[in-house]
Amino acid sequence: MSHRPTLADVASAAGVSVSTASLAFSGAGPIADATRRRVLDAAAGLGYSGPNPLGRQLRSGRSGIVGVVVGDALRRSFRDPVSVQLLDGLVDTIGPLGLGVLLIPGPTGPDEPAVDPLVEAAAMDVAVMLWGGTLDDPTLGALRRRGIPAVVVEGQDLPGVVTVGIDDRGGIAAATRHLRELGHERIATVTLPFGPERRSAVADADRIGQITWTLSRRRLDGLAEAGVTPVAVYETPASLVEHGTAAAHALLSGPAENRPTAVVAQSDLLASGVVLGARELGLRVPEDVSVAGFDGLDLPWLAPDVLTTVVQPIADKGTAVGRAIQALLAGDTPADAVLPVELRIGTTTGRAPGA
Amino acid sequence: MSHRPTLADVASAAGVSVSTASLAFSGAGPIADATRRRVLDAAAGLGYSGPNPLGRQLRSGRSGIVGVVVGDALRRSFRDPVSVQLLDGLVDTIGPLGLGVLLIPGPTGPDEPAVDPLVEAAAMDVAVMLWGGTLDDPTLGALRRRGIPAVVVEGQDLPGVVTVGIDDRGGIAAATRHLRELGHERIATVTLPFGPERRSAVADADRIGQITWTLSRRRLDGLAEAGVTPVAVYETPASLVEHGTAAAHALLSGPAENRPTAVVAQSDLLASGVVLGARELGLRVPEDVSVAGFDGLDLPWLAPDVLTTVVQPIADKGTAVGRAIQALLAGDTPADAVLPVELRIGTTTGRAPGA
DNA sequence: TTGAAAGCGCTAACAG
DNA sequence: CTGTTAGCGCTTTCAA
Repeated sequence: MSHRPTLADVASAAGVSVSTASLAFSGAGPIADATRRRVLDAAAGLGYSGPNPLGRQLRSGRSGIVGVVVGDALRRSFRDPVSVQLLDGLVDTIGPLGLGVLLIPGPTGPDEPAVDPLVEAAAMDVAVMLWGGTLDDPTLGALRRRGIPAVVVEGQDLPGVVTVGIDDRGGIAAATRHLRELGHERIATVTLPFGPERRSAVADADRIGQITWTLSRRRLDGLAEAGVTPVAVYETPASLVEHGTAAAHALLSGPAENRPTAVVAQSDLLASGVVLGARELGLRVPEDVSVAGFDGLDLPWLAPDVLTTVVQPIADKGTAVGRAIQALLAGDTPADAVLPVELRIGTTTGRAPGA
Repeated sequence: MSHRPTLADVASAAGVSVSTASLAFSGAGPIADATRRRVLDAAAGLGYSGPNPLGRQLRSGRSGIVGVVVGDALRRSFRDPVSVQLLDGLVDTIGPLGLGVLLIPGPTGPDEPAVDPLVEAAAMDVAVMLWGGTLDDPTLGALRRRGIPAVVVEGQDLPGVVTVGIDDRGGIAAATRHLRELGHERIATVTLPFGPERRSAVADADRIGQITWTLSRRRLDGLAEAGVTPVAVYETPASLVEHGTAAAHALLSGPAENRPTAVVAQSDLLASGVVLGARELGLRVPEDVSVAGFDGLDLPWLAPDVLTTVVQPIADKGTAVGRAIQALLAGDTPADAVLPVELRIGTTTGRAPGA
């Protein structure tokens, strides 16, 4: 027997039946202490390290795997701290449930295959889509075909899948109201990508109508909820500091008379880029321009400044996803969750100049 | 048949045998076009979405899963960009091989269980340990017991496992030589954690002798290789900007006469924190103090400055790990890899003051 | 408390 | 080119 020992080998070495040996490992049934010890000893002697998960999985029909489809914010070097933190939290949450996270790349470009092979063929009990999911999403289609239940995070509210999200609109509305109370009248906004085609430019009304990623849409709508029509909407290709800086240069280079006095960015990374860009232009934050963000990240490079931002409960999001997964595995239909956010006022917003 | 259809159902619906139906999906054998179509049609009619991976896995003895044990640099909110980028690259590299990445939390604290249950029980064909692995590592022990081959990244060179790393020592030595050529005599260094017990303080000789994480040790040794004895060694609890800032305050607060004129940090995040901290102290970089890092990250918040740093080939590292995995799965014993690094001179190093 | 037997869904010889 | 047969390693009735 040069091969790796199986439960049958252990059983025969211990002089018991396979079913008894199984019990010795699983503990799922009555077994005499002496017998168990005998089995375990035999296992140790043979170098048997426990039941082969493959056999167990086939038998139970469960893989113990949660497939996590990471949106392209993660794909690009996992540079989105929110997704990364959520992923981390998710790993922690489902670990105790005996589940593991399988990373699945989301769709990247228009040229690549729409669905990763893992979505089609990997063993998983549930799938989580991080920041994604439109109605016609081929990934969602493939999962449905396979009968794998899905949890969508920060996506569209779709029929047949569980959604976990936050109050994007209300959060931006709160930040916007804060700025209005400070006397700001000319407020610009810097957004996350509108869709898979990514641009770095001021968007006109036409272009704004083309937003397909509902996250960006919801956050944009927050301004309207607060009664503000932004003087400019700057669309970025990704939530990165440098794109915020580029936005600042585009939005804040003009003369003071019609320059925005405040900028609401849809992410903290973008917002911190706006702050840095404003400073490069010789503007003081918040004396000349106020900047607010969204996420609630630690941004040590702005120190001693603290960004005014909408803090989202990333840990709670992970917990909510974990709960949804657990419910789905139990055969229940968990309710969608919309978690509250909170405005944290830092040092990057202040009274409008001249107000 | 309210249950999910199996290959047997499809076969009988198509009027063929199971093995023929299997061939229709796998393409691993001769099959008549018409037959295949018939099978596929039957499958479509039944809503069969392809062979159940669990059955296939048990049969083939392969799970198609690469377990990636993420060191605690990743665990803490995945905040180490290098590990995150490597993980991303790894996903890309092994995807085409039909493999998926299972995330496995590494050991966290001294109180927690030393080995994650997934290491003991999850199905995987190979394991990768990201930045970890000491001789007595319980994770490595569990893997060996299970007969799962392992690739260790940035760890110790252990017998029986494949190691992929970079020329840490040579990289730091190159950066140090660069500083010496600029006339620097008093060079301090800011290190990664020494071991699981994390401190934020200047380390004395005694403490330096206690370094258990060989990565930090190798990088520290780079200074000696360049013939430099650092005037101070500052040990940080994690590779984060704020700890670099703290180090700067500790190292650079004194009078100019015996203040270090250059700081070599073992990571870019630390280095950028040192730059920010130096500026907070009213020091100009590089006029008053030069700063060099390690990694080669994009640091947009230092713009327009560019950090002088040792660039490590993260993508190549991912490729090397992928190759090692492939070899291990083929039953070969791949060679250890030590990848070269390259000094990139930016704007944060300059002539020593008065030199 | 233990054992015998069935079968999870699939693939790979092998025979036809 | 297609069908028959035999497991992969395990858990779980059900009987003893």
